[in-house]
Formats: sequence, structure tokens, C-alpha cells
Amino acid sequence: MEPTILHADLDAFYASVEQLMEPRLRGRPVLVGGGIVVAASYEARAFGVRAPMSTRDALRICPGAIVVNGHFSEYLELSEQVMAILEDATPVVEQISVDEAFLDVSGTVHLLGPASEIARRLRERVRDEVGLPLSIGIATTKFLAKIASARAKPDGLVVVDVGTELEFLHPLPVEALWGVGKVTAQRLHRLGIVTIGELAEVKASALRPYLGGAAAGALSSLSWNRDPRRVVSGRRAGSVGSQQALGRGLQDVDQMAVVVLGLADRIGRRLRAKGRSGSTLGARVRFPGPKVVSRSHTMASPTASTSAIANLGLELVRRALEAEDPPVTLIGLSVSNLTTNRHLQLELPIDPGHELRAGSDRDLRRRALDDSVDQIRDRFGRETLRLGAARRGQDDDFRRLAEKS
DNA sequence: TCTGGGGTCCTAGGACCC
DNA sequence: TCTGGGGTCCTAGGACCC
Repeated sequence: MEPTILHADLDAFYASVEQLMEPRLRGRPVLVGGGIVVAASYEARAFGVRAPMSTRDALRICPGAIVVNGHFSEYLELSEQVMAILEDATPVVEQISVDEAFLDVSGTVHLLGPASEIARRLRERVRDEVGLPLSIGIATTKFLAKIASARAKPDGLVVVDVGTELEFLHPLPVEALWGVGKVTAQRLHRLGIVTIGELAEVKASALRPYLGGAAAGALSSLSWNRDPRRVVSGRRAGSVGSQQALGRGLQDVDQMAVVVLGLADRIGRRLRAKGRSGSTLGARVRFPGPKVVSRSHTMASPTASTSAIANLGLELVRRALEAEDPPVTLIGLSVSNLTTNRHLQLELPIDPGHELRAGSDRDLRRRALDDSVDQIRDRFGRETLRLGAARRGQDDDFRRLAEKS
């Protein structure tokens, strides 16, 4: 029997896309980012460049590198193409970021052949049809498949056969485990635990005082390749946020208000484009050094309105300033406790096609929008406050539809 | 040590309800 | 009035991931 959980991971995704779009970058060290390196091509990694590293440091160790700004909409587009190919192998695809997904092929192996054969064909298709290198790991559990794909890079395939999992896992350093970062690794090292095999020797109850209950239990299980998480398709985001670093920092609350308005605008647009609203608003304010203060507030009803997010956001930032003095080096806002706007989804199917085609004409778009508001009014008998928010959301969606047609 | 921006999950205390 | 236990929600902070 073969393992059937795949972890597919595009290699150095952003940098690979840049090399795909710009032939002169191929075979050369490429850094994507501005102040810091967001992604580095394998040619740059050979010099020791890692993300996130300041571009200055990266150029010092890799002087020949070419720095490019990201093309994020292109990344999204290619990501969607790749995900579509993955979905040909099984409907059970769980996308966990732009460049990564889990697949469970247990339901399709009888049609498409063994998992390793499915993986080989997926890699080939992504290479031929999209032009990007894809690495795949295959194992009996999610986290082991992820470790396997990391070992497969660059541009490879690694299968951890049934029965050989612990042999594969135990010699690896604890940092290879999903969920072990710098802090946890240090705590484990202090206990004399360096490899996953050594971790497996220790009972979860003995780790608990150092790592907390959840982490102790989870890591202990993982060290024995016990990972009950299923591959789940169609996950939806639980929060939408935006943040902005402020260089040396802002002193003036009025200047902070401008930043907050910009963040609220971005978040509001994205929420409305997704047809969602949220009822909890959180603000994160960073001060020089490692000091971060967060404040949050839960509203009586969800919103996707830019002005509501901006007003409450500014209030939360003010409250954070009671705990610490400026300068403020970063402000972040995020909306969570998301719900889906049913009004919006209910009304979207109407199709005044001829009006949408005239998408550049703002008035025509508005009229199409007002038509749908009338329909909502008919159906619900009144125009509620919630409806106001949904209407603005439709504006974004209509614009997208208009641009497509 | 900081440099970015997008997220998830966990912990712990307090308020509140039954 | 106090004692007890169980559960949910909210808030603040932290670790981690890509």
C-alpha cells in the first residue's frame, strides 16, 4: 500500500515567476522585495541568501543579485492555474498559501494509478503548462508529506513509504517539525533534545511545563508520526487584516489617523469583494524595540464599512497609546469573527448584461446596482442598515464583473 | 536588531450564565 | 449568602508559518 497524502510546493515561487516572465533573469540570482528579501531564487540561495533578510545584507553576500519588485497579481494568477491542475487529480485539495497545497488522492488512485505516478504527472503538467518547478512530498500524514516536500526541493519528488516513517523522521532536527520555531527549538535544546527521535523518547507530560499543553501534546504525537488532521478542501479565511510599517516611526496622532484610514480602506475593500463582514476589530501597534500593544473590540453587528473600521480603528490605536509612548513604528488592523453577507450573495446572480458591458460608465453601473437594491427591498420589505454595507460591497463586485465582460 | 505583510493557533484571566 | 462546577465569549499577548 502506498501513502496517499501529497504536499505540493512551488519552488521559490515569487522568484521563479519573475524568471519565467523575464528570460534575462533565468539562471541568475534574483531577489524579490524592496527593503527586505521576500523571496530568493535558488541561484541566490546558493550564496546563503534567505528570506526575510535585508536587501542590503543579501547584496553584500551575493553582489551579482538582481533585485525586482514583486508582481503580486501575476503570482495570484499563476497560483490559480497551478491549483486548477492539482484539482484534476482529486477534489480534495487544501490550499494553505499561494504556493502550497495538500492533496488526498486516496479516492482517485483506483482511477489514476498510484500516488507517486499521480505526483509525477502533476509535476510534469505544471512544468509544461505553467512553466514552474513544483516539488511534491508523499506520506501517510499531512505534516510528514510537508517535510518530504521540503526534502524534495528543488524540483523533486520524495515518497515516504508506509512502514518507513519513523526511520525517515527520527534523525531529523526538531526544527523540521511544523510548529517548532526559534523559541520552541531553544526550549527543547535546553532540555537536551535536538532530534525528533530524542523528542519521541520524552513523554508529553514531561514537556508540558515548558511548552504548554497543546504544543506538548501535538509535538509528542508528531514525533511518532501521529497526525490526525484530514485534508480539507474549501477552507475560508477567518480574518482579514492589513498593516503598515512606519520606518522611524510617527509621533503625531493625526498622521497615524491617515495610516489607519488607508488600512481601513484596504480591509473594507477586500471584505466587500469577498462578500463578508466581521464583528471584531483588532489593532496592533508596534513601538521601537520588540514592544507590541494590541487592543480589540467586538461590535454588536458585523461590518465591512471603511468608515466604521477607520473610526473604531483609530479609537483602538489611541487606547494602545495609553500603554506606551510614541513613536509608533507599525500599525496593523484586522477584522475577524467573519460572517458571509447573505444579501450580497442572494442578489448577485441578476444579470443586466448589457449594462455591465458598459462597465466604464459609472452611472450605468450604479443603475444596475440600484435595480438590485430595489429587488432586495421588495424581498425583505425594508432597506436595513446592513443592506447599506452590502450595497457598497456589490459595487466592488460589479466592477469586477464589468471588467471581465 | 531590524528590515514586510499576510495569516493561524494557543494561553490565561475576567465577565457572565446556568 | 456562600459554595461548586461547567461552559462561552471577550481581550491581550505570544509563537509560528509563508
